[in-house]
Amino acid sequence: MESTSVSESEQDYLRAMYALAKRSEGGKVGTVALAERLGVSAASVTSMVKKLTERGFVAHSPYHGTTLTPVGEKVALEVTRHHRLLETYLRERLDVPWEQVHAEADRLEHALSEDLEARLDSELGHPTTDPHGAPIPTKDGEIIMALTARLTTAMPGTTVIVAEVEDENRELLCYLADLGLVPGTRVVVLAKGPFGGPLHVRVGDKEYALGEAVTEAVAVLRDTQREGE
Amino acid sequence: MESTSVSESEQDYLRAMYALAKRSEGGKVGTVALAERLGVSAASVTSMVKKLTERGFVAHSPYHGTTLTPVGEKVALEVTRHHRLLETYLRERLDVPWEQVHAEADRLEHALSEDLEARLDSELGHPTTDPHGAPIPTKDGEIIMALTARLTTAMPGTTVIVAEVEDENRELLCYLADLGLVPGTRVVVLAKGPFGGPLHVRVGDKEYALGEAVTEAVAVLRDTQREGE
DNA sequence: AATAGAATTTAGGCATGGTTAAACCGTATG
DNA sequence: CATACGGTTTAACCATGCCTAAATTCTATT
Repeated sequence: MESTSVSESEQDYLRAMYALAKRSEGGKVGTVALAERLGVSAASVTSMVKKLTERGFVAHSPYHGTTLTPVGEKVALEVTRHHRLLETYLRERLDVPWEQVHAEADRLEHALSEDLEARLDSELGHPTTDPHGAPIPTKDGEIIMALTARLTTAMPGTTVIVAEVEDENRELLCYLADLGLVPGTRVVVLAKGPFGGPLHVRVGDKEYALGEAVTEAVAVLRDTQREGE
Repeated sequence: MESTSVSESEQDYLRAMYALAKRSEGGKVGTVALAERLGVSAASVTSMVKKLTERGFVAHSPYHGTTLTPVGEKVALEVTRHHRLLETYLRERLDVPWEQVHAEADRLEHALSEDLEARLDSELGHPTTDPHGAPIPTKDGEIIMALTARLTTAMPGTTVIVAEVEDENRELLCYLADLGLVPGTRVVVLAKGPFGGPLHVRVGDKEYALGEAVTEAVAVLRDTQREGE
């Protein structure tokens, strides 16, 4: 047992590492990427990574990136669970705006006791995804990754369902909310401009041309209701 | 305007000062009393008080105690409002045990945004007291002190209603919960032993002999339903 | 292969908020 | 009225987590 507890900062770093490690070859995370995500300097990351290495939460290969150890990943999943349960609760029970739950949960996640976590979970009926479509890890650290694709890669002519959207960028989230690109929404992919041009889609009865920053932030599933269309 | 924000520790100190100042002549609070309440050393209190003095939140008379300034009191009331709204929400909407809401609210109060505060308040229908009977300050810093007396001073033969109980001591709170001494409960004062002896009371159909530590922690109102009995 | 530029780490500091030990003040008591 | 003792303050120090600036390493380009 690692005896001493994990500080709030350490938790922040581990959760951020987990999020960045997902889509990166080998699960390796760079110092600057972490620094930008956390809003701190690269030097701060280096020293915190050193500390997390000593505590057995990460493995650090100097100049080549950092990876979570199984122990570190467990902590990251616990923190992520707190965060996503809070987001879900704030949205469902307190009507906090969709684009705002992320920031609120960031503030609250470290103050959530295990007991309260359990109460939120059962009050919500053991939800499996948060308001942005991200899976909520179970209490014992299981997480179910949906087999989604980026909207960027969707084939023109197909119909897809929004499964998950990036929640780190508030402005982007507001834009997506305006367009109705929230989890569960059906999107018809019309055409894709050449050379990374915009993706033309229909959402409900409106049509939009989406830039790559947008389509990269949206994960989709094939629409099983309209399989052959 | 004092421009810079009030740190979590500063908020803790101001709220604790407010609570201690209430029942103390001249609103003066001693260093050791604050230290015990906050679980820190007396030396820590001295240095934080110095800082709070510089920032205009308290007035400090060395060796003679500290008082809140109007500005400091305003901050204290805001923090107290957060704390008591949270307690109420946790009890009413998440069924957190009575004796546990205080500790949970302590952890959450600093992470509560103004927006979320407003949502809790309206969701609860603008409550005026928390689960321990303590008044919840309004958004603009008004607080209504009930005209209560300590149970210690209640006259034998009278019937009183529990108005408020101290919430700092968890064990005491558990004991009070066991006895049913929660706000709103009717208590018949039977007799008082001499020389600070126990107070004999009837709660429902049970009788108890209460020590002074208990009767001091319970504030009561005259029972207006049974005025002349 | 040399080298410029990006990424990373090291070095040296700073602010916050805590600690213990020792010095200091005020007052109740003998 | 001296003094002992409790309450308070000062001094010196520590841990955490952040910073900037400088040094270092890696890598992509020529």
